[in-house]
Amino acid sequence: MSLETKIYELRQEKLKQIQALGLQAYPHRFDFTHTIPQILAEYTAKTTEELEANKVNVRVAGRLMSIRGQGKAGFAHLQQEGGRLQIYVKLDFVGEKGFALYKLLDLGDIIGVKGYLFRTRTNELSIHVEEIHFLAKDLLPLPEKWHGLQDVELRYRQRYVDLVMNEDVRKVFVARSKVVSAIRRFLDSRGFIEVETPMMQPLAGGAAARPFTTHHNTLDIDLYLRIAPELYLKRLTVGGLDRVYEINRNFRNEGISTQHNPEFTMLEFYQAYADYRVLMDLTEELLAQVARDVNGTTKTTFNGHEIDFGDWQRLSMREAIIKYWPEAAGGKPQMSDFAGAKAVGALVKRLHDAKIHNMPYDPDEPAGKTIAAMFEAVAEEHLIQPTILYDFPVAISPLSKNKPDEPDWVERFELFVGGLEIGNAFSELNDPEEQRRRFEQQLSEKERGDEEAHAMDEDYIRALSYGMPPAGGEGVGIDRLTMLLTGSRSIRDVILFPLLRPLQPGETQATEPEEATADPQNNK
RNA sequence: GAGCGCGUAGCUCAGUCGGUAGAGCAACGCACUUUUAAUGCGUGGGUCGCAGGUUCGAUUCCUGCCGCGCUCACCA
Repeated sequence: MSLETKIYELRQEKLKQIQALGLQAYPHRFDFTHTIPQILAEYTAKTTEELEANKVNVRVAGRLMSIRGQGKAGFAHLQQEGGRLQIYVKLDFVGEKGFALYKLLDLGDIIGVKGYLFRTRTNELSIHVEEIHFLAKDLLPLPEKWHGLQDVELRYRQRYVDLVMNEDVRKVFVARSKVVSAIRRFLDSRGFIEVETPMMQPLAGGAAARPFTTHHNTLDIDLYLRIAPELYLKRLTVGGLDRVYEINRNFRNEGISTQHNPEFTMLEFYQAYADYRVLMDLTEELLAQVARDVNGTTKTTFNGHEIDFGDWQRLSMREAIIKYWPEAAGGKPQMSDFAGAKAVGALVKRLHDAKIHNMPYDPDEPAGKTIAAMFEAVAEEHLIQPTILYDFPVAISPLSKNKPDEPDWVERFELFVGGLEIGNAFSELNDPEEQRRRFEQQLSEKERGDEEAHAMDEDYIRALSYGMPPAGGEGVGIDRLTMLLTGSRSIRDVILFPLLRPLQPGETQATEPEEATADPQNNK
């Protein structure tokens, strides 16, 4: 019998003894007067004398995180909502039955207490307990109290234990919630409405990525989990919803890394009658405000860098390549060096001759693709401070509007912060004829073997044919933004249940007897 | 998908240049009515990730597999 099983059975036995005291094993309710954080906030500053002068009666619930027995008395710490408060349980005050219950409690049990606040000899704010209410038993042992749960795999697989043991983890997810609510507040106040568009789509459009496939039985059709909500949100601007946003999951059937989870959360928003310049201003305001709402400051530390969301630089893609052009590759390029496949090929050759960068090159690909790859090879890693990188090649931007004076370039920008790409925005292409040509271009890319090239979406072109107002649209990766604002180096640290390979049967830590398998059809 | 690393008690970690393993916390028992990583005395707990190979003998060496992490590739 494993230790874990032994403890499980011992504690079940204690649960029976608790019932023998006439108490419910799993009571339904406990009414409290304060949360523990409320008590800490309100009474931490109060002195012993103040607490004695005005007796503060409280009812508090929480999980037992430490127990120190003293024979006929004892101290313990209750944890709730990220706060810890000491309780003092004395036989004289809680009575024989109450103390018998106290002795049957284990680390991890959930209890409620009634009592009054006081300060101990060592001046720790505590509850002098008059009643103990048993609320739920922890049948499995918690991790060690001093080091907590360190094992990364266990932390992700059993996030519930991680959250109990590691206060910082709790803080990250509270911050994540604030990120989302701050975004909603900001956009709502500017007249945006939140909408929900299909997660299951007959065509997976709006981004370049491989989708997950699923099947609807009644209609007998294959569907794709969306890789982006983009094309649906833009249909809404055709319909006259001028300012819309959606915060929800996208699914991409691609690799897992510290920056990628197959399902991730994206804010996408569209503003009619605006172009990408308007969105640049809006983005700077939005992200500075979100940072303030989450952390109280626009500054954050990520990967050893101090980053200020209140201080943005704007660089065009070509400017960025020029700015960060490596010395080993000779003198900096001129703007004219990006015009045409021949000139771009010459730049690539200079990089290759310098042997310092991983710069993929296929002369058959459009020059725009090569320039984008050059940006990634030369400049991207340097974009630590918040940067709006603007003006992208049309070849990699099938949904963006051309620059009026440079048809090979589009009005598009991406957001780079801390070396992460956290957003993508553009003046939306709303010319259905041009959109059709772009899709056709994508189709030929697909035929050349690009699995992630866009599919033709006839209904989307039909929607544009009814007239879509000029609009700017943007996507912001919520997970990565949260990483930056919480200093988390892995995306798994900002996703409560990141995708992991499931354990094989028998590898689980479960010690309970097998439960009868419920009929899945009758299981809500 | 590739390279590198890790997997020892419930948890955090030692260790074995090949002779089947230890500590702290947790657990169990006793004592203790202001402790706080409570304390004191005592007790129990491990197929050393899985499967093969080499060997008289493998947790240790080798191979394969599984899981996780990091880096790279793809991407947001």
